[in-house]
Amino acid sequence: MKQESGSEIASLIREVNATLNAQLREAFKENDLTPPQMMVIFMLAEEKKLKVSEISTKMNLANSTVSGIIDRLEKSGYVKRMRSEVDRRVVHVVLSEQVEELHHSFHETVTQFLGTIAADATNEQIEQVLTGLNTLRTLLSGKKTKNLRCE
Amino acid sequence: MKQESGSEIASLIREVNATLNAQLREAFKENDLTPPQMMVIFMLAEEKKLKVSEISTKMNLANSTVSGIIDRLEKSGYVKRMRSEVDRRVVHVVLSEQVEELHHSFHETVTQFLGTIAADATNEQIEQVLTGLNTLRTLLSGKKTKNLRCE
DNA sequence: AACTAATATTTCGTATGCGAATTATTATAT
DNA sequence: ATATAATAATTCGCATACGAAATATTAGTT
Repeated sequence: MKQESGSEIASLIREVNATLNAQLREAFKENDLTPPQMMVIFMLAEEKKLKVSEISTKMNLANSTVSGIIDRLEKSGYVKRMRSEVDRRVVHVVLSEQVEELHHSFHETVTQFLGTIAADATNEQIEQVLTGLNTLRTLLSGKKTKNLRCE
Repeated sequence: MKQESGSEIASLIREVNATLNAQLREAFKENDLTPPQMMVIFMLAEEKKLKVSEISTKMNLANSTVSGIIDRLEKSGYVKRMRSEVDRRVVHVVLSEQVEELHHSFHETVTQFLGTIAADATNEQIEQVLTGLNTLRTLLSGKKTKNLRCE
């Protein structure tokens, strides 16, 4: 019974994640922004300045992945890289001047979208979702990975 | 308050999905199988024969994505493509002879892994997780996507 | 039967996403 | 002070992942 639960949980996670991404993609396609690109700008609108590694941590991504995302955001003029003067290993990412002026609108719009996830939900439903996800997170993080081999 | 929930939920989904994938990757790296490759073989061990589109539906992936996954599984000898005689548009995917013999071991091992997700959990926790995920799935699927534009 | 629409899959271009290796810089130890 | 370790970011190769377009085949229309 627990094994079936595992399979079901894995499948549900995949599905929910895919749906959320699809809706994000759809909602922001007019701005030519992909979901992770949108999240980076969203965070920069809040925090002004972030190290590449800080973005990686906040988004649960490898540094190499974020580096590529920043590459494309820089090429399309949304953000700028600024080498830190204090520690020259560090790269700070900031919104470019043009986007800087729109960051209020941006942050509002994204917040508005994220709000629609929970908009039709009762407080009890939101509670359910958050409780479930947090429980799962705890279960997964406590799990030590066992190497398996077939054959 | 609901808006913050949306942001939190999105972030949790990302995190949980990433963690689950990382553990799957880790658990099956000795077989040189990626998570989606592993899932395909797992399903074929159960169902014997699946159309490309059936795999896409079950895994919540685009046909084009699955086509590539099958390409690589075929190249490494795990599966074979078989053009249907009844409807020549259809491609059936089956386990190759070598893997066929191991499919019991395979299915067991995967089931075992998926079981470990829920192994340390109480029945109440599993209930919580499933309830939460199903609630979220319903909330997301009922959401009509509104196009948003910043600037 | 010929034309059109629908369906199944593949191909293509682009953007994630990862781990391993590399580069550049800073911190630490001897 | 120099060798070594640690840290931050990038580069590289590969495997997803998507949508749009192309291809092949079947179904439906007239």
